[in-house]
Parts: sequence; structure tokens; C-alpha cells
Amino acid sequence: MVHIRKDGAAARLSAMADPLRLRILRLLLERELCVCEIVRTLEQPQYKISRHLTVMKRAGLVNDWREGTWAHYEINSSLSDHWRRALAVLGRAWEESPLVQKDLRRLRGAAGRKPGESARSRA
Amino acid sequence: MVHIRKDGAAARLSAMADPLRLRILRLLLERELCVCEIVRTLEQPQYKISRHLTVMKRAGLVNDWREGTWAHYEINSSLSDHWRRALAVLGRAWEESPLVQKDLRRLRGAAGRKPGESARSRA
DNA sequence: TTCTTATATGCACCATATCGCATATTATAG
DNA sequence: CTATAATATGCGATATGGTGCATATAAGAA
Repeated sequence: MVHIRKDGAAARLSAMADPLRLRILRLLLERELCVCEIVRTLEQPQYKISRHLTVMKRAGLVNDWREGTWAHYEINSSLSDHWRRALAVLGRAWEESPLVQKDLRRLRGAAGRKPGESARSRA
Repeated sequence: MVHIRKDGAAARLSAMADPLRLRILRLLLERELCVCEIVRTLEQPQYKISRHLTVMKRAGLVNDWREGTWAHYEINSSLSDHWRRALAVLGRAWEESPLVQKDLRRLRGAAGRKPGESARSRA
């Protein structure tokens, strides 16, 4: 049947078209995050987050780098202006979802805290 | 396995995440169109266009109305501002594709001509 | 009525994508 | 070294989605 390979735009939209991936993206619009911060914020199994991040990385939506054991992800820093703006606009749309609002509150609650650190150990 | 039902945003992005649907959407960003105009412009089987339009309609991306035998489609007139702007931005991104440029030229070449009409009969 | 044009859809096939579980990999701590 | 934390991935089961073909539906023309 020879499916035509998806072009860049469609592939990128596919990589966004998942509820959990949208939640992850929305978090990354706030700031760069390591996998375990996302896991804890979204309260989802680690393997899911990791897989979804891989999907978005392949589509050029995010990029990553390692720092010791941690893998940090951020919105792809070499994204075109068009896509950046689209993400920003959509990010504002997603904020209307109560689920996303809860995610953002949880993220801010754990503000900047690194994986192993307790809240106290950072003071 | 009980897949969680996609929420509005993810469903909408899914409905965009296909090369042919992106081409259709890009045409509809120009103006309202009937199915057969899209079929002729994109040179794709009618059943494909029809199906893809149905998908986008279910997702609230487009709406339609009948006029005799013709089914007219347009970008959903009751779309939120966020989504309108996102579509506009993405529309500009898609214009960079040579395929889309060709589509737009073909659409303008057949400017406003109704299905049965020859170019002459409209003069 | 019959013919033609415009549109939608049922069905089977196949490709892709997600999930859940378990495990592999790698780095740091003790 | 061992233990633990962080991350990635192979596998099998299943869900979803696009395609191609044929056909159904509906409106208008002759």
C-alpha cells in the first residue's frame, strides 16, 4: 500500500497529538526539565515519559543533553520562528485545561528541586 | 487495554497530523471550497478527500453546509482565537513546502470556477 | 424514467503507535 | 566491589488510522 512518508509538518503535529505529550510539552514551555521531574509532576510511569520524549525528539520538537545520570529536555532550541510561535499560542490554549493547570501548580510547587534533593536540603 | 480518550487539543492536532489534511487545510485557509474543487486541486481520489474532511469536521477544525449537490467546507467559523491564530501561523509555515505552493497556484488558476462550469461559460 | 455529477461510507488490509511489564544501561553513592 | 537512582528499550498484545475498491445516496439534467 506504500504509505507516503509523513512530511515534516505532519510528523511534527503527530508528535504533538497525544494528551500526555501535550502535558509534557506544556511543562517544557515553562522551563527545561529532567525526565524524573516530569515523571513526578505528571505522576506517570517513567517508561511512558521516556518513550514520549523520544517520539518528540525524533520529530524535532525537543532536544536533550545529559548531566550525570540526568537527561534534560527542552523545547528544541533550533525550532523555526513559525513553530515557536505556534507552540506559544497553543500553549496558551492548553492552559484552559484544568488538568494542565494542576500540572503547572505541581511543577511550581516542586520548584527547581533536583531529583534526589529534599525540599530542606536545598534551603 | 482501555486507551484514554484523546482530549480536545490532542484530537484536534491528530486531525491535522496528516500530509493530505494539511494540504486541504491550507487550501481552506484561502477560502471556502466545495469537495470537488479540493479533489481537482489536489488531484486525489474523491473518497480520500471526503474521508479526510469528515475527520477534520469531527475534530471541529472545519464545518460544512450543502448547496444542492455540493458540500462546502470552511475553517470552522466558531474556532477559538487561540486555534485561529495557531492555524494562521502554521499556514505560513506550510507555505514553505513546494507542494503546497503548487497546490495554491493550481487553486488560483481555477479561480472561483464552479464544478461543472468551463472557464468560458463563466466569462 | 434514465443518465450524470457530487458526495459519503462499509469493508478488509496493512502500517503504525501505545501500553504494560520486564530488563538493560549508565552514573553516582557507600 | 555492591546498591541504588535515573533513564532507555525489547517484546507481545492491542488499538488506531489511512488506503483502495466498491457501492450507496442524493440532486439535477435530459
